[in-house]
Amino acid sequence: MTCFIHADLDAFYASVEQLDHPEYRGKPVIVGGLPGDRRSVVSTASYEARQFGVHSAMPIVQAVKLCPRGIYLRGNMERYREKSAEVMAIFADFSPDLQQLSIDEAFLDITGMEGLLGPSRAIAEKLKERIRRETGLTVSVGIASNKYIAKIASGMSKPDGLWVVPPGGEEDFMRPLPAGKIWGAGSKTQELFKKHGLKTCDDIFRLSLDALTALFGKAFGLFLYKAVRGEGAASFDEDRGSHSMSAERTFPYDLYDEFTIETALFEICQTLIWRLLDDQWQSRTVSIKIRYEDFSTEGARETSPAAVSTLNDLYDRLLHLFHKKYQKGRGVRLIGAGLMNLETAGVQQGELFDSANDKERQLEQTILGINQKFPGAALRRGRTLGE
DNA sequence: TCTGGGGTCCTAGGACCC
DNA sequence: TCTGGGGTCCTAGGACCC
Repeated sequence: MTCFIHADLDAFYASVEQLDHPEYRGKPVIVGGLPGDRRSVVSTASYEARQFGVHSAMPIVQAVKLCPRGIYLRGNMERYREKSAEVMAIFADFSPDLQQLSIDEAFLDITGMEGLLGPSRAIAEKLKERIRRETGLTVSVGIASNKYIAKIASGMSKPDGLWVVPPGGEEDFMRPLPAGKIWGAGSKTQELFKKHGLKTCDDIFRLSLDALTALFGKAFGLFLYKAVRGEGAASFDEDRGSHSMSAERTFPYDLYDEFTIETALFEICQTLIWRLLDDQWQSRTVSIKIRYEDFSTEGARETSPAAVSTLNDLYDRLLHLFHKKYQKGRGVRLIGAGLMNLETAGVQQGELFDSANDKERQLEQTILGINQKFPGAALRRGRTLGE
């Protein structure tokens, strides 16, 4: 019988801030933006802040109305990544089979470890204690025979929770839960649930597979059918096939000036090309994203035979896509760009590139190297230098 | 209230080939 | 004269997650 732990750090960013700043402890901490930051949203709210109704993804403007005396912070990703690494290292002590899902949560396969470490509940208690003692953070843990149920179980008694679903008890665990607990069914699906009078997992359980696929589509209908029966989603176990990277910027005010938008696009290109080189990827497919003032969003992408080689190459491709899509006169609130279907940059990489670009590429590699050695140097090329 | 940023996966349709 | 079926690659958009 397989056994999985899902471990999820409680209000992670806010908790790290409270750890580093004792004066924040016991107070509502909201990470994501300062009061007055236009168009920022809450990234994490401490449990004290949640009592005011503040939650993730809420506009900061609204959070300030609910909780005017809260402690508002923009956040420090570098510090959160550092703290996350400490936690993941401890997780790794408990299981060699560790699957990190995001910065603050992971699955641990503890199948067959009971002989070594004791019953699964005791393993989880040890894990929670070590995380608390060595990092000062609390973690909520779910235990089940598959990852999907373990994930839902960890959310049952947050914060500092521990929930065990015994083997064979998966269906009994799921059926009474409100449909809102289904991981993978977001706001659009919740609306559909409501429309069809589906309040609990049991309501969904009573529908046939045919009925579910008719209502929700083939793949998602099957997913729901299995989820309410406590069966794990297979998708966790498979190797993730394609990778992509993207960067985007929402402007505090809508932009109408083409040159200003293009400059932002150029800065995004710089971010992307450094990351591409740094992580040793290559990509033939580039994409842009434009969000207009009314929040309608359009995208375009283009695949070409040759991989992106240089900053200017990337910028040219994106500018071309931008002008294909951009509707003059409409206010632009966001511009973004991405690189998709990333492949590992092989040794033969050079041959794929136009040799005329070689010098430029070498220069960019050099700048990348300097930026890595001296992170403060902030070397930049071209367009944004004159500011 | 007015909606971030960085990802993954799914669907539907078009183009093209055999 | 009109039109099958399967496979692959690509694009646009949407839903969802943290």
